[in-house]
Amino acid sequence: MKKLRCVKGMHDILPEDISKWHYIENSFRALVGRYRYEEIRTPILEPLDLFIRGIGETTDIVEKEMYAFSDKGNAQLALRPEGTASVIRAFLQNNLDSISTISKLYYIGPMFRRERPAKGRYRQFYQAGAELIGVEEPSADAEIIAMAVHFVETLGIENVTVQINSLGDEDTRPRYRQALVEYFSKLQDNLCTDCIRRLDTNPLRILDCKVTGCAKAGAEAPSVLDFLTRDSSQHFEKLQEYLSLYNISFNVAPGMVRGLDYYTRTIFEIQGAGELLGAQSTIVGGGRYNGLVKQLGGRETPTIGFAFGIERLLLLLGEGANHLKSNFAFVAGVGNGDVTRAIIVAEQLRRSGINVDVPYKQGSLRAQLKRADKSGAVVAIIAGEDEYCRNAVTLRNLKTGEQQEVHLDTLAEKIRELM
RNA sequence: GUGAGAAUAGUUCAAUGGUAGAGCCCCGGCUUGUGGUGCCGGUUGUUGCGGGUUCGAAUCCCGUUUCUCACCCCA
Repeated sequence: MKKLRCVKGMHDILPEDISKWHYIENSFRALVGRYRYEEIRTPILEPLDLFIRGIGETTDIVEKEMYAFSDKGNAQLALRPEGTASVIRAFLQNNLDSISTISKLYYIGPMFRRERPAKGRYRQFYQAGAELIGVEEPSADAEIIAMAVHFVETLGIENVTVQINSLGDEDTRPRYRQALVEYFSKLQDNLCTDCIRRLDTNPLRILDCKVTGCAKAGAEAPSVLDFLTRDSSQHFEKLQEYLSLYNISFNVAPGMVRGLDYYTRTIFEIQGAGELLGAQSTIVGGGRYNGLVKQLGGRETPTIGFAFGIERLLLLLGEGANHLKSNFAFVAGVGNGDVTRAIIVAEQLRRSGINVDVPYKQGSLRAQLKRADKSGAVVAIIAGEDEYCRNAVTLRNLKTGEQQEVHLDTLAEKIRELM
């Protein structure tokens, strides 16, 4: 029979890696908790329309990457490709604004995009993110960026850069886009074929192109910052002052663009360096989306947030986080009634809060100790016929090989000393 | 959606047109109540799948599937 495998672009997270996932998730929860953000969990399946309206009909995500389908009742559904739209939907549906004018929410969970898989990119991948809803002031932008930066720092990931930019208000983007098209159209001979196509599809991306001709042309291109309104410009200035307050170094990257339509004013990315990430460099992305709540049927509500990809963090994390496995003991039974005796002793220890493995099947003591050693147990308890008559077992330290006979009453205590 | 590379034992990899092999892992023994190191022995394959060339194909050719990486775009 053909071997079953999981769906393309999806992956299993195995026990040997899970401690890193816990480490990342726990660190994230602890960090955003300190800023008083609270967790929200939303369904993975949402009405298709939520993402079309929220993310934008012409974005790559909606146009060609969405897992969209109709169910047996003919409802149009989609697996969520990102977290923000769902959080805002839940915010509106549950009238969270009636509880407080400011909502601070975070989420962790799987997202789905039907792309061609590559290093650091999956069709089901995990994101964790935070949203600060209801604050217009640049202090909110700064807090969001600071949390993201501090989080990456907490994990011990180095060599990252913070890129920030402002896309201005709703009217800025079309005017700027127009200006870029006019500018690059005159220089078409210098552009690569990709960028000539981008002239139609996404002229902002030309600024990101690494081909020398394009980079040269891009250097003289008009800057989005010159198209900002006075308010947006001041907002951006103020943000940079706040970031200094948080002690965060950053680059202003006027060429940076983001893939979702809903962004206004501040956008930012944290990028990792080196080959660990493959062709991917963005590990955290975020920005402000003042129009989104209204777009989804609420009243105009300023909002800013970020999300990061857990798999990408994992690529940068290395082996650092794998020390979290908890120690455990192994009970071996010997002599008449060996397995039953092992189970009785094991169960007594578990009730005292110790993690214990048992051999399940009869075997020589040698075989049992071998198994104990391979499984990584720190101590072995030999529940032998002889010592059990004295209400005792043999406690063996598997690191040093030292062993002693211990009475059952003090066994748990002695084991704790060794673990 | 486009392009490139890969696919042989559970795993890592050999075998350059002539009998499919090794290390590791696993299991057993040396050691009947003492693991790790050592020694001895053992299990394991439609060479991804389908076709073609050939006396003969893991090897050459065509197709196909899957994986990986890159483009596009993004976390």
